[in-house]
Amino acid sequence: MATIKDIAKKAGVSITTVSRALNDYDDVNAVTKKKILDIANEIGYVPNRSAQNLVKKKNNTLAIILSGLEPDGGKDNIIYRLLSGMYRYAESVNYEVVLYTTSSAHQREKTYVQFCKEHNIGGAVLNGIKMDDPYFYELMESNLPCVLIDILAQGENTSSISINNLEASREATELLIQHQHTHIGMINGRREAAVSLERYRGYTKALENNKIAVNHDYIVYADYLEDKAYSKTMDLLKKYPKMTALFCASDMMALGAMKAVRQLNLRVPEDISIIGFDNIPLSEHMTPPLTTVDQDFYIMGEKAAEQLLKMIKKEAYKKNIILQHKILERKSVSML
Amino acid sequence: MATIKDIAKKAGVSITTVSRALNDYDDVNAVTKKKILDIANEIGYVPNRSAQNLVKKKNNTLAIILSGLEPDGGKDNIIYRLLSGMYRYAESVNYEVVLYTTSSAHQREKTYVQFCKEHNIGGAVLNGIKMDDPYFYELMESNLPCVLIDILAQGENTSSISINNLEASREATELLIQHQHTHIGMINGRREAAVSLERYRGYTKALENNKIAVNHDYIVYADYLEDKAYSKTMDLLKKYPKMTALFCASDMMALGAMKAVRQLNLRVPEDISIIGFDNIPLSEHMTPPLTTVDQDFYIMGEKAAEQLLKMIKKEAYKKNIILQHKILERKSVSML
DNA sequence: TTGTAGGCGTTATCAA
DNA sequence: TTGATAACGCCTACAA
Repeated sequence: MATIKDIAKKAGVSITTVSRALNDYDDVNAVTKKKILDIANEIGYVPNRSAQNLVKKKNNTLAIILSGLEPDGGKDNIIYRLLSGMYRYAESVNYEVVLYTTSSAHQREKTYVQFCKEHNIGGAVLNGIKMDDPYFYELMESNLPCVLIDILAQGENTSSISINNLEASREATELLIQHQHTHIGMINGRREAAVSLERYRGYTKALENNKIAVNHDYIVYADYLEDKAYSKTMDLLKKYPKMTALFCASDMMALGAMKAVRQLNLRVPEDISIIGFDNIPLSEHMTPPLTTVDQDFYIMGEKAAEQLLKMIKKEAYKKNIILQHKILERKSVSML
Repeated sequence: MATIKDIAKKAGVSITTVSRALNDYDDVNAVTKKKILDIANEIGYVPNRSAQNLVKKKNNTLAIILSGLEPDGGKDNIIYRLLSGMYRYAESVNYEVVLYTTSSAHQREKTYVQFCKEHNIGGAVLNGIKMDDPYFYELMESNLPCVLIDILAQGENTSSISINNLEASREATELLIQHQHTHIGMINGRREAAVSLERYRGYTKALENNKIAVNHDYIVYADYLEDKAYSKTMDLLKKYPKMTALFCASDMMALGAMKAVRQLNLRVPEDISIIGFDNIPLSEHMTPPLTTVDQDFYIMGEKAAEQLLKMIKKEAYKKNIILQHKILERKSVSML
């Protein structure tokens, strides 16, 4: 592996000069510089990042921290889109992105903070982390710049990005109501998730706005899991035959719900109307195509990275970024 | 940021002893060790990876190199599954994974090799890289351990992993033939891709085995793109009304093909039978559910990482790993 | 069982 | 415009 020392020797100059030339300082003789650059090129010199990081304190790296990378996960394509948005922005400002994830299988002994500190990471984007994760708190305390996706920022060096989940859910539920539904169930996500609460609030708000009594037995939690949504929907529909519509807090759960409806020999949307959340690639291919709330995770990833960079550079930044959402009407909701 | 120096001072020992204690050497007094560990814990010591990497030469990091991370991509979930498989294995042996990608937008000036060398990366898994990529050649030459997905290994320090694409394609085509189809079109992927050639061969082999003449006008290339498959299928079906079946080299292309069939007021499978390739999450939700060739990218990712580790550790390894595939019969193929 | 000292590849400070 | 030299944080002979 070639080093600046090798270049120095070959060029007959000191390593200092080589370093300066390589870093494009202006206090190097143009001829010397060219010579050095040529040699570097010739012997295939590549700077050693570890050495650079050791002496400079930062290393132009962003982290994306995920709650897990499950073998059967990813069907919603959310992580992919988040990731590509982040990469896209990071690349444009010459930053790199590393991905860190805690597995549910091996309980990792290492915390997020440890990972970030070990690697001199400037800041992190967090997705899918539970607020009751013990490591989460530590991260918040660490004053490492963090952008939280779908959790409102609280700590010092944190900010957040999401759509207006309450509003979006209100609109979704409202759509059902506009179609004359009054017995509307909600398949919510993980009880502990901040978004779940927001979406619950939007749901109840819509009902209240329309003078429909909120029935808490109509609300179930399926942890954003397709299978769980399937079984919970089965229970719900069997128990409350009056129910004619379902608001699902994710498209993956809507998929499970649809399956349950079919299993019960009912039809979507003729018997049961369903509206989902996220607009995942799958949703337009469901039978029938799913009416849902669209949110753009690519842009979310991009903005998150942009935001993170502002925080790292101590520039002014908005504490909470709210992105646009939109209701996408397809075929899974019909008039009662 | 606390360093071993801080610990040493606090413990009243030399940094050497601290280093030894931290690295769990056995030539440290148990009492001393405990004291050091306690202090380290107390002041929240985290080792500096850059410093470690600088002195040790390797750094327990694997790279996964992708051809790109497109905003509208990822729908096939392949990268996600590859990634999670790799992470899963890497984690079990205490390795980290970094993701590197060349964007099509900004033409990155940095090569894969540069990236890997800069970061002291032990080895890389490559996916979706074109063989005519100029950087690809450089990587092969670099004698950095590489595992290629879906490209047969050629160089010194490279190996490959894939299913038997020829066989899988032959079986897929054979299935069509078993259903009495004789006018079978093929929607192939990128002309330059190694897999495309393999799949082409499997297709022709099946035809030949059954004494059906290969008609080269029946074969089109759609670069694994849904939209392109759509328009190519339109052309194909309009031009050759005798065609009754289509073998698509990816499920995403099958999706485009299905759309074209529908657009022409034909039905799948009554008028046109379709078989895909990959078994992406979407395929079972298509209308009708897609008959396809299943390959498990999670396992592929896992095996790739395992393989890479063997190469890095100079252990014996198989040059080409062939994984199992299987034909998944759903509803998109019917008897003529 | 412990400490001293040298070095990993760079950058940065100072002096020449 | 250049060159010594001292860091950066850690590991590892070698010596004690």
